[in-house]
Amino acid sequence: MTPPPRRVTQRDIARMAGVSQATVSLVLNNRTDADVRIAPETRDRVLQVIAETGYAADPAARRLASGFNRIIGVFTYEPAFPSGSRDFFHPFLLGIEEYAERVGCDLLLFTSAPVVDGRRRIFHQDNRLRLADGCILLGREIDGAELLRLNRDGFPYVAVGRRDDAGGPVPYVGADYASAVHRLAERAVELGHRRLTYVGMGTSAESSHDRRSGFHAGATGADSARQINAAAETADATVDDLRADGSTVAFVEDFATAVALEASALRKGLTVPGDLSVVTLGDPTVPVPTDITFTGFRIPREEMGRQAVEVLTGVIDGSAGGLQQRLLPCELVEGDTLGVPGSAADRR
Amino acid sequence: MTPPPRRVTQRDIARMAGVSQATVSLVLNNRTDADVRIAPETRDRVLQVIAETGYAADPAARRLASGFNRIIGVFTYEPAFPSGSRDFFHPFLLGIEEYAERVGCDLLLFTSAPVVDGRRRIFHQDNRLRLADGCILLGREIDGAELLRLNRDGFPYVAVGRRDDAGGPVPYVGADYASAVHRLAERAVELGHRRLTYVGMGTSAESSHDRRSGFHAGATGADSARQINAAAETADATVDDLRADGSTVAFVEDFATAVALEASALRKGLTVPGDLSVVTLGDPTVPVPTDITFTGFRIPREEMGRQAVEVLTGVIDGSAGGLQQRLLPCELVEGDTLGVPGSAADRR
DNA sequence: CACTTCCGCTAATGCGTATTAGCGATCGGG
DNA sequence: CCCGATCGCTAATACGCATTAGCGGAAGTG
Repeated sequence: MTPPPRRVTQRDIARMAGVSQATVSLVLNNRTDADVRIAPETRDRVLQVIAETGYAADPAARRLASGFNRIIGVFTYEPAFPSGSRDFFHPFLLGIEEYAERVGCDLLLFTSAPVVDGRRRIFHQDNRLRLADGCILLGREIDGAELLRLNRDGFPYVAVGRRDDAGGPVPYVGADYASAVHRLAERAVELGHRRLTYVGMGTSAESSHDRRSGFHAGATGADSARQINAAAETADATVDDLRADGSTVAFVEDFATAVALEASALRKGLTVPGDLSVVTLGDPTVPVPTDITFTGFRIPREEMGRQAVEVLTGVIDGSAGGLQQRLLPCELVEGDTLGVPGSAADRR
Repeated sequence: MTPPPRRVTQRDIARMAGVSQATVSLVLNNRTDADVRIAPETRDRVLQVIAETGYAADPAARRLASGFNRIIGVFTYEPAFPSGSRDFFHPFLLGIEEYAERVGCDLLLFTSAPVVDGRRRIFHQDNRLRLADGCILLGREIDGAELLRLNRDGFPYVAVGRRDDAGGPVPYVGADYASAVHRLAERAVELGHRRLTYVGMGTSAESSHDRRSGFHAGATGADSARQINAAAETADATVDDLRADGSTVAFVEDFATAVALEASALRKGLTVPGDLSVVTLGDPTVPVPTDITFTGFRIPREEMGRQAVEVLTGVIDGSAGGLQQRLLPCELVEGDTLGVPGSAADRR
């Protein structure tokens, strides 16, 4: 590890322009305060030399001295590769990158975070968190202890997805699952469904909680709104369970489980949505082959990414005020799997 | 912009452990040279305090003092969003991230690079290039002038894709297009094709050059091996041109053009590959809907990303030797669009 | 002409770390 | 018992930049 070759510094520029290093810095930062004056000709001379040499300030030194960087950290919780769930995060990253580009920020991906107990950790011996002005947290389940630490340290951050308080309010940009599921449940009741079942994944994440509460809020007009847990592998048993309960519609948290449910129902001679309606509660997290358009909603992932950066910049420069928590509306998807219960109408 | 709150420093640790700041640094860096000795109990005491406080070194200061960071820059040439070509780059990034994670490096995405003349620029006033130990260049066409500058500055970098010299050899990890196209052309000749046409995009990128030279090298046994340029929009005219020339096989650089050619041929009553064989020379750069499996080859994009990081780390620590240029083999794809010329056999 | 004001700039310092020369203490050998 | 070697550590400095107090000179004021 031989140190990298010496590069042009402000001292060099200063010498060449016949001024002091401080002057170079002042010119570079366009300081035009009342108590800092540089004669136009001096300024031009310095700028001239800068242009000739192609000088660019050392970002590390700059950060050390000023405390800022225009770098946004991105921390992805979900562990390593190759993981299909990556595709789920891609739109978030797209939005993040787009907005970062717009505001002239670079992105620092904390890929070096070690995996402990099957989960990446922000805080490890060598974390380079403080190289960034703030960071964006991405992941289905975010460690509450780490949020707490971020809050305690006063490190600017924003979570993508709503998060419960952790030693203080957590800045986030989330999707309004509660409202989306609420509307879907209401619609099911309007269509005549009397017994509704929520098919969850058994996770305790905030996103699951919001969906469930939206479900119950929207299903107040029904005779029964219960909740079970199931996975794609147990689809057959789940369909039996639904029939036994008399449920005519399933609100399914996991997309793959919804696909499996529909397939199982068909195998059992049922029609969808005639005998059983199936509503999905979010975009697929892993690619699932299907040519059915499920009724459900769309998570505005790209927009969430964009706004996460927007909120973060607000948190960093302290201008955010109270607007550090945003819930974005989800667009409902008019699919082919929610219909009038008991109707013979098969899906097209 | 109020400066961020003061955080724990080595001085704090030193005070708490009753040692000097230098000692903390030495312990932290596990220095065990002959001329640097720390008593085990002192070391433990320092480590104890570090663990209690959760201290992590300031990466900016560290970089400033040592010159290294364990951060890898990633520069993407292709301009902004939302661009479908992004999907083409995704596998590269996947490989890059995977290997970076393995070697404990973070990734710095230079999203702040401004677009000038429709192309992103590495070197701009505020580039944070030097925050990284080195960088990876990604893009269909990379600016030779910028490569030159990187070489001149002695800044470690690696291009993804073969590049011609630019004031010295350019370190790269590329795909061996020449060899892949060579083999495909040979196979076409073996199958009985006597007149071959290379359908290019009219670009001067190294990747195009390599394909063309592979084509001509592999087609030495043919009666004619010519070269034209065409786009998807002019597919009909191109098919006519091919027929007029008597060519029975087209080697098509651009995937979308290949799809259009096949469709046009069918419309004109020709069979593929019976009347006209179509060979594609690379993965789609934009999503093109088709259910045909074209004969061609696969670019090992993920592996290229991985090896790019590997080569870069070698360049950075100077251990790379002469192995700074790698061409990875492409796997041939046995598709349905290359057959015996004149055979009535339609594609399945 | 003395005195204040303002202009244009610089010297000095700090940011937090890595590195090295070298200091005092202890130890071993003769 | 003295001297050199070794051990364990620290003081000092550099890295490149941003920031601020303040300096010398010119201009303005009475």
